[in-house]
Amino acid sequence: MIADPAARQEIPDATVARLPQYLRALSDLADRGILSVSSEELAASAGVRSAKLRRDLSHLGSYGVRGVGYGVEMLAHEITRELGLARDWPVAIIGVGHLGHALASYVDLTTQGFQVVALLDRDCELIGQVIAGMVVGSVDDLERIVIERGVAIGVIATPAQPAQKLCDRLVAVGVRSVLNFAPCALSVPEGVDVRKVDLSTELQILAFHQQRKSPAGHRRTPLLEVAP
Amino acid sequence: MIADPAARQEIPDATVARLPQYLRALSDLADRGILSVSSEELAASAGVRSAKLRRDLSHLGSYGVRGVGYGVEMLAHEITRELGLARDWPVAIIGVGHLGHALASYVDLTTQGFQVVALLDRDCELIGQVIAGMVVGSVDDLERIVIERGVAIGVIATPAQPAQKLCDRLVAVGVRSVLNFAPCALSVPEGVDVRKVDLSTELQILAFHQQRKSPAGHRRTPLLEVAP
DNA sequence: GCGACTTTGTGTACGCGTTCACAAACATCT
DNA sequence: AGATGTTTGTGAACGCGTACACAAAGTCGC
Repeated sequence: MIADPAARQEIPDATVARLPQYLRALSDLADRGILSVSSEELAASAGVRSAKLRRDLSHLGSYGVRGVGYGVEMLAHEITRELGLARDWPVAIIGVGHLGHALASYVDLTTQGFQVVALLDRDCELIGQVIAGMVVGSVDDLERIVIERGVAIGVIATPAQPAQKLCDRLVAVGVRSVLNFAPCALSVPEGVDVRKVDLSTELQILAFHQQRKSPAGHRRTPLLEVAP
Repeated sequence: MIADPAARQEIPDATVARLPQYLRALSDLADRGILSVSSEELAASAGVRSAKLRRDLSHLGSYGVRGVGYGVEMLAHEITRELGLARDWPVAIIGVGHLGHALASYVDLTTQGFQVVALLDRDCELIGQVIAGMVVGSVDDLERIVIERGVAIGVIATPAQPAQKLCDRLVAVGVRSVLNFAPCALSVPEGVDVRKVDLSTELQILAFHQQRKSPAGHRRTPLLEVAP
């Protein structure tokens, strides 16, 4: 019934999340002039098990050759196409503090399918300055700039307080992909994707495991949780 | 059976990853003077379903009151303790580019269980400068500084190339928790935790979903590229 | 004190992702 | 060409995490 010949089977989210790693590993191999790679080798480069890699790649199609491996160039091309990086996605960065500045200067982006087309901030001191070859615009002009420059992905690099309102404004003018660095949850309507990067959260997760590893001095487990 | 009286039941990784969000939501509620909160309300603040929240909290113990909800202060305290944030963890940031600078200036860290005790870089221009109230040290002194200041968590904010070697040096002097911002996979021995934050990866995942959302077909894929 | 209402904690079912293990498919050597 | 070795692609089993639905346990009003 769901016979949709054009659309191929859905690629699992977990697989999509790993495709960028594979792509990076393949790029490194290509730079070193390597033409072919086995699933074992590529998996080691990307930090996963070979079975997982093969399962992931099988969702894209059969691009390997049994007894040989995968063609580096070809596989990189296929992943690039699947991820939608064949073209350049216009990105707007909202908030040009230290973090926004770091993002704007991040070289990898421009070479890997993205182009920063707008830097916006609220601070009058920053507006008009040139950062990473781009003039910082006023956040007041967000709607106009987003529309004019066809922004597809919005990056929120502001404090938590204004984040939700800025996100709403982005969504209102058609942005359906948001990368959120502000330490707060964003609520968006159906059809809009938000991904969150949270430095504190990552550190806190590390702290949890570190605490469990500490050999000396954790003594406090009530251990009375049994009751009839 | 798996009767291990001293060790309490393991807290699932997925739950641990959400505890920081709950803690943040609870802090906001506490700031607004709210004393008690239901699972429904807290879940909404953190952006999850209430059933998931209750399941997560049940792993910590029974800190709620049926018919009432959870005590904000008490629950925040319990999560803080469970995450190991009761004390301050000494953090070293390796690489003081834009990103390292942003991390060093990140206020949330100091107020939430972490203290940046070292900033290290390779660049002679940076060494000696004061950033966020701290003198930048030389990466040559990494081992001495890490040991002297009791660094527990290392943050790698360098390009990909030197990342693995720096990670090895951190691990060699006892660091067992690493937060990696470099766009590469780090290999570490058993017992060392590495968490990775990758801006490119996140954007590429967004690009994938954005491509699938594009309503009218951008049909610029050749469909056929094989030559028999 | 007792019934009605609210909210937690959890038994249970389900779906997704990972891993194992192996047959199918290709290359190479004699 | 046939035997041998290598590597992919995948069926099947397992484990983890999520979602549903409800009993248990509390509060509140009278």
